[in-house]
Amino acid sequence: MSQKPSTIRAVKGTRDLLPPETALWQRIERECRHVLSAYNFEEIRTPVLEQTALFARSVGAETDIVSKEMYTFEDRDHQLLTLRPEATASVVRAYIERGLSNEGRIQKLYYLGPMFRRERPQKGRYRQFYQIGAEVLGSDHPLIDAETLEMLMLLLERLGLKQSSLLLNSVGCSRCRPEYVKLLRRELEPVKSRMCADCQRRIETNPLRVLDCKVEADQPIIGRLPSILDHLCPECRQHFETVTSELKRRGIPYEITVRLVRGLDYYTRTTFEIIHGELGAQNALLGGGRYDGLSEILGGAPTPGFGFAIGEDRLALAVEAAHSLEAQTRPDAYIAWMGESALAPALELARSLRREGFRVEIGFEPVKLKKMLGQASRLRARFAIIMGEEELASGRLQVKDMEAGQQEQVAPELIGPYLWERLKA
RNA sequence: GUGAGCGUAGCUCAGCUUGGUAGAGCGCCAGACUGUGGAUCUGGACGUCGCGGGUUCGAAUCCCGUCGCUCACCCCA
Repeated sequence: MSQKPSTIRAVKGTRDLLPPETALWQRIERECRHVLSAYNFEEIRTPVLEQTALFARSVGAETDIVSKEMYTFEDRDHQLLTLRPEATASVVRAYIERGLSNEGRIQKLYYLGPMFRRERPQKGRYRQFYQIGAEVLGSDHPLIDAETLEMLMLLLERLGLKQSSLLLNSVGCSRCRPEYVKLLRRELEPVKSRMCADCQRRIETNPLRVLDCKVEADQPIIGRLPSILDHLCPECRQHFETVTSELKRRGIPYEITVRLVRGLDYYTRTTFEIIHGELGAQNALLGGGRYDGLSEILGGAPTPGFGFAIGEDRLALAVEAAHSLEAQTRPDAYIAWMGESALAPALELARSLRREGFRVEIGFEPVKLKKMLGQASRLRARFAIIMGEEELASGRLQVKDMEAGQQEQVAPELIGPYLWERLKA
């Protein structure tokens, strides 16, 4: 009467990353770290768990992220904790808390790891998703914006993602944006009744979002709305002009997209997004911008900042679609042994090759050579090393090139150099 | 939170309209080939048809419910 226990599944919106996909992720992360370090970014690791107030204050209590997407729970000491929905707030918190401003230089920090948002999963959108991001803290110089965008374009180039487009906008600062929002409301009020239900709501809650509406019927109205770029204060306008002219100087193509309104309250001035086809509806590969007021919101000294976050899940989707990276891992050698007397020397050979850094596999069951070679073939091993009684007697092992199908006799102590010579090609 | 599509072998899927013994390809195992993989041929194993209920002599198939997955809306990375 034993009943089969029900199986436990991964939580909705979370998933296991398995080989060979993990190999692809490792390659992506390696490229990212390489490019980030070329621009002298250093890694920071912050907790996944933070006080809820951190996000409520930085991201904005009225945003979708905070109002309905956070994983929040009360700890046993009644503290409200949240699984981070993004990491910029944590980095700025650490910057303030650990006194990094006292080091008297611009801080360039990067991070990577899981974030959590309780959204309905779909292609490229998960409840546990991964971001690779970076922040530049301590300067509002527009060259930071331009140089960081330059770095991102280099990264995408190195990952073989040619057809990505950079969308660029400025959302102004705490001085000019409220003026523009007021103007927008004034313009929208008379035509409100002709707009979609969502927009009617947005006019009240967040008029900037109206610009991002995709309803066909609303487009004529949206097209006639004033552009924020025409209503920036002189400082913001100057900043934006420097960013765009620096991008031109670097030959980086971009599209000014006035409807690019980011969903986090802390953004000021430059905002951007890089989108990619092949990603489905969630086509934003990465996004970011400037947040000159965030430090103060979190109780720190005024500290301008600029940052971005790459959706690693989406990056992996795009790289996969582009077939630009080889994800397969394959053993350098498979050791096929025959007869109990060959097992000990075979294990010894495996050990020494592995100590030399080769990726080596060996089976433990005494099965037929045919089966061992079949296993080597299935693992896509580059070479099979055959050792049976004959080889042990003669002191010459058979090294078989699994692709060419040819084999040579090699003395055991020369196998390392033999493999090294052929694998580096 | 809303909507749509889909759950059948390890994988990809057919079968469902018109109810009647659960299928194919790939993969896996074995042999042909006792120390040489990939190719070919032959044979083999494998399913509570997501789950629960209903209709029926009989349900993978029709109906209801439920869970899950996927995509889209929304929003964002």
